[in-house]
Amino acid sequence: MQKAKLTTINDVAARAGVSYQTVSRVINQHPSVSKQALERVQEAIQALKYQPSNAARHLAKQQSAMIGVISYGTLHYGPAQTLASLEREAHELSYTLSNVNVTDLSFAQISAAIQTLRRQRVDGLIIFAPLIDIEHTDLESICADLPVVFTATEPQPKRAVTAIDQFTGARLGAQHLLQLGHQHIALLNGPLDWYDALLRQQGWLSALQRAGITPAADLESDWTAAGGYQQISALLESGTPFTGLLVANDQMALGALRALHQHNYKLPEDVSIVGFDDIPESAFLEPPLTTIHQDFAALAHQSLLQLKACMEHPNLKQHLRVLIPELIIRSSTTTPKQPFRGKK
Amino acid sequence: MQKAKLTTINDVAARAGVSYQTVSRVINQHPSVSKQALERVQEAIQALKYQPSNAARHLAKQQSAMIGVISYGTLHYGPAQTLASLEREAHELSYTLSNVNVTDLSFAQISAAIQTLRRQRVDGLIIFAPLIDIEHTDLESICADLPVVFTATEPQPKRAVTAIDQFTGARLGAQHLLQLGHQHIALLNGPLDWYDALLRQQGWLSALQRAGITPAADLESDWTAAGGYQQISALLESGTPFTGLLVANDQMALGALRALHQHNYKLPEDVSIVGFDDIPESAFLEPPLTTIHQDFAALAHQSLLQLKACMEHPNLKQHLRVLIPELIIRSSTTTPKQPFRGKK
DNA sequence: CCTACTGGACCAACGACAGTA
DNA sequence: GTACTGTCGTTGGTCCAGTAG
Repeated sequence: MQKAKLTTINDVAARAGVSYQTVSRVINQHPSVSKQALERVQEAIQALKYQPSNAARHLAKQQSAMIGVISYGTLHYGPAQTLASLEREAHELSYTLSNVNVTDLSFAQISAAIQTLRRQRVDGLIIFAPLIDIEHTDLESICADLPVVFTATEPQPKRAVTAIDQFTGARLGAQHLLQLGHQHIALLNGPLDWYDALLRQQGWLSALQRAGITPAADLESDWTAAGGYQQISALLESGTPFTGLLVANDQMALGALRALHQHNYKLPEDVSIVGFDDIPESAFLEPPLTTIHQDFAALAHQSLLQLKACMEHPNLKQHLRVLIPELIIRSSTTTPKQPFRGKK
Repeated sequence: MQKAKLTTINDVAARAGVSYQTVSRVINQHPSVSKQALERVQEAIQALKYQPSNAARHLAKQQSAMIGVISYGTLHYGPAQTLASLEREAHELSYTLSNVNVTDLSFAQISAAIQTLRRQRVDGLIIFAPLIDIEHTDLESICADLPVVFTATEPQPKRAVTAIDQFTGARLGAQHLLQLGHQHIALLNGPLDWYDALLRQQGWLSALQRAGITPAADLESDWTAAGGYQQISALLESGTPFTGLLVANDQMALGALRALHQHNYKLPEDVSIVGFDDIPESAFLEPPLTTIHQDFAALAHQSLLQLKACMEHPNLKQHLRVLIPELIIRSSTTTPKQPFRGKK
């Protein structure tokens, strides 16, 4: 395959009748270029449609202007949303994003992803995946001397971490149900290898315990509507009594809604449901879903801010930055029909 | 900021006691390396955690092993799904994906995106965005001598294009409603600057015309549940009679469902709805949605296959490759209550 | 004349320094 | 001395001779 020769800095220099250094100066907006030379070079760049090679430039400058991202589950709403925001913001800071999506959370995959990104000489790294099974020491050994921001994972010693406070989010949801007078509250959670899921479980449990109430059920599913449908169908058929349900994302809530409708439950009278994420569709479900809103764009923004700080001041002590989610009340929650011992 | 010096091929060579050329051979799996040297080099690579620099390698080899993608609307299900598949597949072929997301379809944005990718010296380009307002000649002038595959856009002369046949998809949906005996069929479409939306409109219209039926309504919205809700609410309030509704994606169908429920329509008895995309949630809506399934993973696969062909045989004549979508019948469609002149 | 290895040129840019006016 | 401009050395690799066994 014969590649057509691309135009280089030398071609531009030849056409403009200057040395290629002058062209380099123009590209990098160095002040010491005469107006005359500037114009001629710019004309030549236009005419030849010259684009400087990032590879060469980065080799010489020893930095790539690339940010690496390790992502997980990007087909789910939250990760997809965050990633998209990340890309937009990185672009605005004239960084290029290089995304590697891992399909499981094994050390093998994570470390392979980091190696891929190291070969690309990314200037910084955002690990947007829970690292539940990975030892800190192992991680440190592959991330060493690389500015890293962690997201959606447990606090890392000496490392920057950004997160939406899932514990508080789940607590808000549970408290809302408690305040309405619910006594039998179940949780339908996502897979517990997501750190976010773990925290939601703890937040829910904490709220219930503080109210002196025992959990009605603690279920785990796979974030999908199908999984939610299946779990709630099973719960209903088991005869376990519950009037309140906290669901760890809106897709599963949608499945739960379907299961309840199929069993002829009236909503929200028979069962109150609180979702999680506030996907754009949640206001249009039957009934419109009360849910916990998460600001994924803000999460992306914070992550990038922290990464910038890490890159510019490598020795600065980094800390945990936490965003607080918000309860959005719609129509899927109400007071239970028969409060055993409620406010009303 | 003092960058820690990264280990290079020379460091490895020094440690292994060979020339740096030999190290290069090991990395590239060149056969002419003695077993002894091989082992020593591999040991050194391990010990120093050496990762070859892609930038340097690509500069020397004159190819980047990168594929550029220009994407549009990646927060929507279809594009997101396709992009994720693309990334996975590219990774398997050991290509790196570089994605630039455009927020509108202006020539300015598209050409800026292409320039960004040219600077990265991508080996090939997948344009995954409709190019409705862009002249072929303009496009050719920026894409010249670059292997390109187009997706979700109109056929390009002499260029490779992959697509899911939206015309057929919409026709399938409309025909399904016609076969059930519907006489008043409306369309709720996405924005017409998406080429896919345009084709769906044509497919729907074609099916209706062939059956000698005039469209009940031809609405346009923004792919969101909110938009669908708003449009169908307005339609209902306008008093326009219709018993069948084809919706150009499932999110808008969800909004339509909500509007119909709110107006106390019984589904599917009063109105039959066909969606588009077959999102994972569509089986769990009320009622479970009949919809047109699209295989986005296959689309990504085909696109990459064609791009590979373009890159390997630049002079090969390229053609259009079309995938056929599939009607998935669930419970949101049935025979109309009062068929004016139907089969039954 | 292979097989294994080495030195030099080269890729496309940047940075330091020297040279010119 | 100041305002430009050009030469040379570097970056981290690959590729193409050439060379010794």
